[in-house]
Amino acid sequence: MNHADTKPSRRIGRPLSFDRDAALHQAMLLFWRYGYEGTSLSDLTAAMGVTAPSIYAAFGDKRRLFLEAVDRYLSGPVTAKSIIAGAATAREAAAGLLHASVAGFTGADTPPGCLLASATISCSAAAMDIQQALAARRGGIEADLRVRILKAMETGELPARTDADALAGHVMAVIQGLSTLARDGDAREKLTRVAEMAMAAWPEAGRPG
Amino acid sequence: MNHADTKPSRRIGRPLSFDRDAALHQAMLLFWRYGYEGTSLSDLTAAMGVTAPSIYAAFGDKRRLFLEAVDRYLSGPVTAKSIIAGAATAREAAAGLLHASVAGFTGADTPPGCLLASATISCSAAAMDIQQALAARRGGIEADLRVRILKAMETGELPARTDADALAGHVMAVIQGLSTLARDGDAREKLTRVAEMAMAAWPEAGRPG
DNA sequence: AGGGTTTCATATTGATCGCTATGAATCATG
DNA sequence: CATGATTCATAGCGATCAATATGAAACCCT
Repeated sequence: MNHADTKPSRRIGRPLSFDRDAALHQAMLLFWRYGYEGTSLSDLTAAMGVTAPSIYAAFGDKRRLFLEAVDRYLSGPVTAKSIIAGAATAREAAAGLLHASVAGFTGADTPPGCLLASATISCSAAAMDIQQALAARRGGIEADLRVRILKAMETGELPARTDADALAGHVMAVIQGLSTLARDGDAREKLTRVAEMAMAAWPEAGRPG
Repeated sequence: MNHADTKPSRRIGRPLSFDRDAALHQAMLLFWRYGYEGTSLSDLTAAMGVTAPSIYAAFGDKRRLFLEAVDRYLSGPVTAKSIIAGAATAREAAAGLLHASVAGFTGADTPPGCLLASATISCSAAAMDIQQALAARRGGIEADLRVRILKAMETGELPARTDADALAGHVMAVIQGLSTLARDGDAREKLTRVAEMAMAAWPEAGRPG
C-alpha cells in the first residue's frame, strides 16, 4: 500500500505520467486560495493536469490529498518549530514567528494569507474532522511557543508573573489576524508594522540575564 | 417591490405563515457557524422551518439572505461604531472593541467566533463578491478605529508619532484572531486575558491631557 | 514477441447543489 | 359565496459535487 516507497527503484507496470510532487504543489496552491470545500475536484484536475482517477490512485481521496497538501505547506525549510528552536530568546521566537508569517502570507508566487488559518475557518458539518485537524496544528504551534515562554520565565528572560497562555495566545491571534489582513489586500509593509506593533505588548525583562 | 413596507397594514392575499425575523435569525446562526458556502439551502429550510420557495419569496436568493443575515449580525444594540463613538478615549475604544468581541465570540446561545471573520475567509471563486462584501465591512470598522486614533493624536491622548495604521490594524488582527481561538475552543476567560495582553501594546500617553 | 502489472483517458455513477414551475390553500373584498 | 391576490407545499429542474467502472495503453520481465 506504500505509494511512496523508500527505494526509488523502477517499478513494474506503466509509469506515472505526471510529477507527483508538482501536482501536489498545485493542489496546495488551490487549497491555499480557495480552502478545502471551496476547491472542487474539477478545479484540482484542471490545475494539476491530472485526471480524477489518477488523483485518486495517487493520493487517495480529496480529504487525504488536502491533508497531504497541509503537510507540504507546513514542511518548508523554515517551520514554526525551527523558528522557536533557533531563537535565542522567547521574544525572538515570537518576533520570528510574526515576521515569518508576514513574509509567508504576502509571497508574490503564493496566495495571500495562511493556508492553515483560512482553509477551514468555516465549513459544512461534513468537514468538521478536517477543521479539527487544522485546529490541532494551530494549537500545536501555540503550545510550542508557550513552552518556550515558560522556559524564558525560568531563566529570567521573562518575569515570573508572566501570563504564558495569554502571551502565546496573543501571538497566535495576531498571526491569524495577519492572515485575514493579507487576504483583504493589505501590503507586506503594513503587515510588518502591525507585527512590530504586536511585539510592543511583549513584557519587559525579568531579572537581568 | 418593497417586501417590508413601513406601514404594517394588513395586506391582501394569504398571510405569511412564518415569522420573517425569527427565520432570519435562524439563518444568521447557521451562516455564523458554517459560513456562506458551508450552509446549504436544505440546511436553511430545516432550521428556519420554511420551505425553499418561501425563502426565495421572502429574501430573494441565498446571496441576499446571507447579506441580510450579516446586516442583522452587525445591527445589534452595541455596534463597532457605537463602541467607538461612546468611548472617552481611543484606548477605551480599542479596549471596548476587544472585550465586546470576546463577549460576542463566546456567547452561550450563539456559535463560537465571529460571523464577519469566518463566514467567507475561504470560499470558491464563485463567492468572491460575498467575500469582498465582508472585507469591506471589516475595513470599515478598522477605518473608524483609525479615525478615532488620529483624533486622539491631535488631542494629545496619543503621541504624534503614533502609527495609526498599525495600531488600528493590530486591534483588528487581534479581533480576527480571537475569533479563530474561540472557534478552536478556547474559553472566554482565556480570550479576555489575550485581549488584555493585546492592550499592553497600546502606546503611552502623549502630552498630558 | 507475449504475459503480467500498473496507469491511462473516457464516460458515468448517485447525491446534492441552488433554484423554480405548478397548482392547491388562505386571506380581503364585493 | 365568488373573485382576485398572495403564499403554501410538492415535486422537479439543470448543474455540479466527489468518486468510480471500464477497457485500452505503456511499461518490465521472460
